[in-house]
Parts: sequence; C-alpha cells; structure tokens
Amino acid sequence: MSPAFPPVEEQLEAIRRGTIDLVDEESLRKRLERSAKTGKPMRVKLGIDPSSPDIHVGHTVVARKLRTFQDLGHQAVLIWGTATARVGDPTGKDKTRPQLTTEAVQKNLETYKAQISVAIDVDAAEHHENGTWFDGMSFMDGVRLLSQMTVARAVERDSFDKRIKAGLPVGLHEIVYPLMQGHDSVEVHADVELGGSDQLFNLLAGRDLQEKAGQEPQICITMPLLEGLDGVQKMSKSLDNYVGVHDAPNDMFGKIMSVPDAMMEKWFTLLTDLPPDEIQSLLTGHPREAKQRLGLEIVTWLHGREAAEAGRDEFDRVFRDRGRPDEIPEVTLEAADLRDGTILVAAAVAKAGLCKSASEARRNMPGGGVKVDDEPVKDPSATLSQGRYLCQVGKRHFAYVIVP
RNA sequence: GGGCAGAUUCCUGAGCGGUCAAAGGGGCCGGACUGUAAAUCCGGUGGCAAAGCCUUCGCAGGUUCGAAUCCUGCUCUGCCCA
Repeated sequence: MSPAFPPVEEQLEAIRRGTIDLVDEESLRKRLERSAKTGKPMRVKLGIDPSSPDIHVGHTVVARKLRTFQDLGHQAVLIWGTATARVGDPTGKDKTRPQLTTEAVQKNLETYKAQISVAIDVDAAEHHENGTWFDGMSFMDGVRLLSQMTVARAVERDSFDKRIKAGLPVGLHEIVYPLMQGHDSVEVHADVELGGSDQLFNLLAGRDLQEKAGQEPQICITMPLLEGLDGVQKMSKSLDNYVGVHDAPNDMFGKIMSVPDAMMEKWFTLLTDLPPDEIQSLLTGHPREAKQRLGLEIVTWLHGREAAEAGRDEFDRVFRDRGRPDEIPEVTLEAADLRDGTILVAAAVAKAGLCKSASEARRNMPGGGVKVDDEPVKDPSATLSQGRYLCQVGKRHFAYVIVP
C-alpha cells in the first residue's frame, strides 16, 4: 500500500500549526518529498509516560499533532514509557518527580491508552513499551549510553539549570532521562519526534544519539504547553486548573467559559480544528460569543454536538440568567447527623458536599454565600428541621437536602 | 570524609519560651461589579453544634508550669572545603 500523500506544502502547513520549535523545516520538507516519491510514510514518534492515570486536554495537544500526521498518511509510533516513567522526567516542574512503581505504571498505561484515543487513532499506531529494551539492559550497557553525552551538555538543560541556580536538588537519575528518551528514537528509527516545548532538550538528544548510531537524525517538533483555567500555570491535575477529557459535558463547558480571554486564541489553535481565518474572525467579535464557540467546539469533540449544546444551555440558564441547573442532586442526611431533630445549616451544606467543611460554610454565611430555598442565611447558628430544602453555596453549587 | 546553613499551615515566607491556629504576600473560598474574562473593592482562609475544645510548625525523645521557639538523636536538602 502506498497512500497518496497530500501536496508537500499543504502538509507543511498542517504540521506547522501551533508549533513552537521545528528542527528543522528544510529536512522535514525533504522527508515529505521523499515520502511522496517512495510512498513510504514517515515514522512519527510520541513518547508517553503513563505517570498519571487521567488525562486532560492539555495532554491532547501533542497527541492531536500526532493525529495530524496520521491524517496526512504517516505512521504514528507510540512509545509507552514503562521504563522512563519509573525514572521520572524532570521536565517542567522544578521538583524531582516521584519514581513510580512498575505496577502503578502498568495500571496507568491501560487507562491512558483508552483515553488518548480521543485524539489519536490508537489502532493505527505502532505501540512499543520502552521497558522492552531498557529493562534487560545491563548496567554497563547503560554506562555506554551515558558516555554519549557530557556533563556540561546535560546540565545545560533549562530545567536543571534553573533548579541548580535556585539551590534545589537535582537527582543524578534525572540527568539520565534525556538519554533514555533519545535512545527510544534509535530503537524505533523515528523520522520525527513530537513533544511539549519543555521537551526540546530531550528531543534533540534523540538526534545526537541517532547520528551516533548511524541513523538520520529525527526532526523535532514541539508544541506549546497549554495553560490551565487560570491562564497562567501549566494545566495540571495537581493545580486543579484542568479540563479532563472525561469531564461531564456541562462541567466542561462551564470550565471553558472561565478561561481568560487572552487564552482563547491558543485554545482555538491547539484544541480545535477551526481554520485560522475563522478563528481570527471569532476573536474580533464579542469575546463571550467566541468563548461560547470554543466551548461548543471542545465539548462537541469530546462528547458530541448534542451534549455540547445542552451544556451551553445549562450554562446560560444557571450563570447568565441566574437560574437553577437542570439537574440538582438530592442528598438525604442521616439521622446520626441530627441533634434534637435539627441540623446546622452550615453542617448540612457541608455534608451535602457543597463546600469543604462546615466551618467554611459558616464563614461564608454572613456574606450571603449560603442560601436555603433562595434566601440567604446569614446566621451561622441557623438550623434546619425535618423537610426538603434547596441549598446553595456560592453561585454554582446546588443540592436538595433532605432532613429526615 | 570535614565545616556551615536550613526544614513552618496549599505555596512562599515571618516567628528572638507564654499574648501562636501562627504576620505579610500568592493561591483559594464567599460577596459587589461582570461576559463564571480581565481589572478593582470587601469579607474569609485547620477542624468541630464552637466566647470552648481538638489537631497542626521534618521525625523521635527530653528540659520546663508552659515549646514552632531550648537540648539530644535521626531523616532530608543546600552551600563551602577535600
């Protein structure tokens, strides 16, 4: 089979969209031309360390780029970092990552693979686990690998440099990571490797190792790291500023609407397939309209059109029109929570999961942050007796609370 | 291997034996404004049916009526010397 690739310029344009680094474009063009001539697709590598079980849309940015290559007719090569995940990539964070156990890695791998299919055609991809070549490597083989880089070069890396200057610890094993990732490229004969912009160093290490192994050095493409809902920090689960690929549609839409305006162009470019000129015209219109479109596009991608529209309607009802959500959970309290048949409003609201603790509810009460049946309850010692109440904390947390 | 410095609540960072649930800032939560954007302003920010009680200042002990603060040992980290 020799698929007909789209014209080279067209491919280049699709590939360039949203990228930060492209090392280097000339070689890429040459390889695309070669593929066109020989009918042989490029091997496009993406390494994924299954270090967390759930993925968010930030993770999909690079994966979507891989999908672009797939759509253009090239071969996706996924490297599952069963070995590297146990080392821990020092990238990005200014802290040493915890080293995961083999079991944890295997478990994450399964869910990750299932979830990343929102962005990649997983079945059409080649899959490799880098434990296959690293687990059996002898220590001396490892040392030979290490001998291919100098300390000065290793320490050059931005994230190490920053940590060293800041007086933070850098584990020796972390220095090894780029070599491991680079070696993956040698193993699979990658033509192109994709990664986040913080991965540039690792990707370039792959080029060096490939050259030393007598292979043609891979082309390195990096994608921006997507900021989270705050628009400042990198999207991450631990910062709780993420949109998970499995977030409920309504929730997902709401989260997207809270993204700062300044982030919209980036989100449109990286998370939707809208053509650039359409994105531009949206951005020159009313920001609210543009963001609503962004929400619709992303929720449609992950949940389908119907769910996306429902999410938008719900959003308008609850936030724009200050109404109630479509579905409000019902929580029945237990008799044990009561005292003399009553319960503090603060406690009830906390039990219903509307806020973290009764103390927090209590504190927010004088300011009007807690409502029962649409009426603010400002007295922290107020109680509820038997009945069914519509409780609300803040603008967005609702529940029917049943006091038995 | 030797010397020095440090570990505080979500983060940062103050804390010089009682007045410390622990300053300030960030973040976060409420409120106002609004487009659940940005900016700004206000209140709050360990838990608890709560003028009290309980847990928390790296870990384990100790000294004291009383310890985040003093002593001992341990763990971890940085810096300097070798």
